[in-house]
Amino acid sequence: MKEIGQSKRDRIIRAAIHEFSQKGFDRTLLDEIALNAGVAKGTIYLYFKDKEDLFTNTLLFVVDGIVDTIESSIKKYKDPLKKLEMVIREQVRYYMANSEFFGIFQIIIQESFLKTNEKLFELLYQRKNRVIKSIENVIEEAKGKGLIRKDIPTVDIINISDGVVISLLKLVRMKEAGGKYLEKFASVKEVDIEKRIDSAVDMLFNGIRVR
Amino acid sequence: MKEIGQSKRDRIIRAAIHEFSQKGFDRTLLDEIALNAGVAKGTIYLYFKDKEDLFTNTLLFVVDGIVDTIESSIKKYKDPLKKLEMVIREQVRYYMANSEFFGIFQIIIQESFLKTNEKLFELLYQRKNRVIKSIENVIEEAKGKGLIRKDIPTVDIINISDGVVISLLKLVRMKEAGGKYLEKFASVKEVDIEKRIDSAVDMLFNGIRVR
Amino acid sequence: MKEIGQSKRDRIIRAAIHEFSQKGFDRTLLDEIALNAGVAKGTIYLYFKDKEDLFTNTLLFVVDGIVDTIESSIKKYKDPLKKLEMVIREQVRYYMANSEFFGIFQIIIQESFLKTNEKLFELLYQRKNRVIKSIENVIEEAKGKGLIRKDIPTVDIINISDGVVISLLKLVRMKEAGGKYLEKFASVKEVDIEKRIDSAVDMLFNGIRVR
Amino acid sequence: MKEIGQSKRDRIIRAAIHEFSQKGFDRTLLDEIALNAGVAKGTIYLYFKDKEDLFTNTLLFVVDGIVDTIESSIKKYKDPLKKLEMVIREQVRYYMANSEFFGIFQIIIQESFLKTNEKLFELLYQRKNRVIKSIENVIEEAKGKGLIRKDIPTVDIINISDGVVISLLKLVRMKEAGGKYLEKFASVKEVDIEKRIDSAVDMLFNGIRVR
DNA sequence: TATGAATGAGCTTTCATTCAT
DNA sequence: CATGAATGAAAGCTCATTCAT
Repeated sequence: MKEIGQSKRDRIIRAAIHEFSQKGFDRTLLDEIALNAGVAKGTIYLYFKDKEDLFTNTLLFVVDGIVDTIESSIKKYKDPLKKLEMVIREQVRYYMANSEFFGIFQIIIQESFLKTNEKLFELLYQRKNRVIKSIENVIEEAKGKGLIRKDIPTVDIINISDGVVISLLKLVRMKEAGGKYLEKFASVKEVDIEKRIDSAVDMLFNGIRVR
Repeated sequence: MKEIGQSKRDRIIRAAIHEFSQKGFDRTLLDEIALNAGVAKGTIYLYFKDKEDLFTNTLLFVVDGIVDTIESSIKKYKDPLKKLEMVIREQVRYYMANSEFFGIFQIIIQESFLKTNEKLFELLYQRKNRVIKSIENVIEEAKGKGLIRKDIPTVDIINISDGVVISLLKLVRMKEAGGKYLEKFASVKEVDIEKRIDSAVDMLFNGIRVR
Repeated sequence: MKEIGQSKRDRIIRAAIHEFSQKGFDRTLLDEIALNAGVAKGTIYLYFKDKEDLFTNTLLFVVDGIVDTIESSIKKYKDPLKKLEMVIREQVRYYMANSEFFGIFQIIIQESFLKTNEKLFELLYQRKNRVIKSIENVIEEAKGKGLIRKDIPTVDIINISDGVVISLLKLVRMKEAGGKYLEKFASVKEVDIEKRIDSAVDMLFNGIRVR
Repeated sequence: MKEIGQSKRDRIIRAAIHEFSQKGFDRTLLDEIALNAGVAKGTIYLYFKDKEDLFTNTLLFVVDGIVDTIESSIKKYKDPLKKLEMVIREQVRYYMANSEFFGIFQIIIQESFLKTNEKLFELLYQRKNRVIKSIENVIEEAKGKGLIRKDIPTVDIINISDGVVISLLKLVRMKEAGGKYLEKFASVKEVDIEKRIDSAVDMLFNGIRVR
């Protein structure tokens, strides 16, 4: 289990991502995390105050990765529409590259859980807020350049973009989970995610209606 | 606590919706459900095999309501685009009218939890599949009538529609949760959900791009 | 283990006295108390909030017995000096009759422990205060009747009386503990406690000095 | 924290007195002792076999101080009654000068704890026995000189003297602990310990009864 | 000698489930 | 059918002790 070159803290975080992602907070056992991290149970408490603290740090670890992904997507491109497309595409790619993070993502969007943890809520809010502000700027810029319809409130565009990402991630998740899901829920055997992103961005930009 | 005219089983299900919705499976106590339902703890076991069985039945109770909502939306209108719009709108309205069901919905979309429960997974699949088939028919009909672009695979349209609903529900949830969320995550004090649905459907149909 | 005619709560308190008395708070295991009480571990938590609550109730149970003993001694006799003598004698007798309570008594006098438990401290204070007031009245009465020297502050008399009781209880304890203690600490094989009380009261009343 | 001129072993013992005195055996953490002593936790194990061994040595360190105090009091005076008075007075003064040792003293008198530690019991016995023998000699001498009543067994006098010391120490402890205790348990704001010792010795020698 | 990171046995507490009434 | 007191397995957390450096 022990991988050389990683600090114990890192190994614990990695194992925690794996466990929390699959089982959520309550069903994850510290015994299991310790086992997967190759440390003794007590060692976890050298690095984290308690289970909740470990959970908080695990979530932030993943969230910071997504935030970086989004922000660098915005910086990398000039065209505001391209920025918007890439924000969606890179988020999906990030999760494809880090499929372990899926469950964590789902925990994050299930905000009901987080309501009880004021501190974590605040920390996540800070990140989310920063990202939303960035995307807002992109949309405003696009509107200014006459690329995006001014009659739709920016907040609605941000919101639907979020929905688009979520729907794509559900698809990625099915792909990860394998045959059973794909057949049952998507009625297909194989999914080309990049093509699905193409479609989704196309719909977001141009709509589904014939003109 | 006891509401007259409801069977004990109904009262338990109602209380279970309330509790599971707020606290999720693990943090919900059967003690609490029994208390809210006005029955003894042991009584729960007369109607449900165990906590998981109660949970399954609770979920299906809610899901069946949504399925009915969607299907009756489809039947009520003639125009396929109107059908599509109303499928989205009525889902959102359903949750607005049954805000208790929110947490349940979030549990359902957090499929990670459900993976461990083969039977529940199967039961939810049956419902979801039936609904997807219905919407598929609507979209195919719309394509046939030249109302919806044929170059976008039906499955992608279904998928993005799902994402649109989720994004709207997140908004409704914020509205329900009140000030803190709205201000922090939506940067507004008051949200007119029907107008947000208008925007969302507009974007889905016509896209955000200026032409 | 199960004795008929006692409620479960009583059986738990009894077992708790036994355990806390021998091992103190920290070394007492709830497993052991449950075993001795003939109940399951969880049952303890039906009657007591937690270990500390059980401890508090156990202490008060014993203390209330002593308080009753002291107060009834005061009521039973007319002569203030006899009252004073009997307060000492009956306390010692009480512990002889309830040797299980010894450890508890020692925990009570080791007030350092109690400092951390504000609530218990307060509850014990109320009892102690009531007893002290009663003894104060006895002493004042004796002074008024010219039986006790007025040149010694009442508080000092109360205090030394307490010391006399403690010294006698240490003796009783040795007797209970058996041979090893007696031989080593009292250099005797057998101790007649009533005679030791006679001596102690004699010394308290008349002093050790020859006149 | 590190005080120059003390060996590590000394520093550990000092810190141990502080901790054990305040928190007792079980609640004292070796982490805390190491911190206060300015050494690493592992270092404690270079000087002491385990926590119990450290505790034993800590207790003996304090006890030896009291034994020395008592024995030098006996040697310093000629008059046997003065010896007896000073044995009491110097013990109280010793604790006043070393208030850190209070908790330790209370642990020692709470012999229940010590029953489990055969070796510590034996070591304490040796010291106590020596002191008792010394005081016995003083009392016998006083009886021989017609200063102390021969009708009271020596062992009873030793015993009650011990009780007198304990009652005085409880008072000193209250004084140390400050306002709350004094007001509640002694109904005074300020205590002059030397005067209390005067009273106590007076009562021990002359009794409280009017003649 | 000295360190302090790491260990894991052992404890309290919770709560789904059972069953005598 | 209905009850709720009783159960005990299971989990988080602590801290004395060890040992590689």
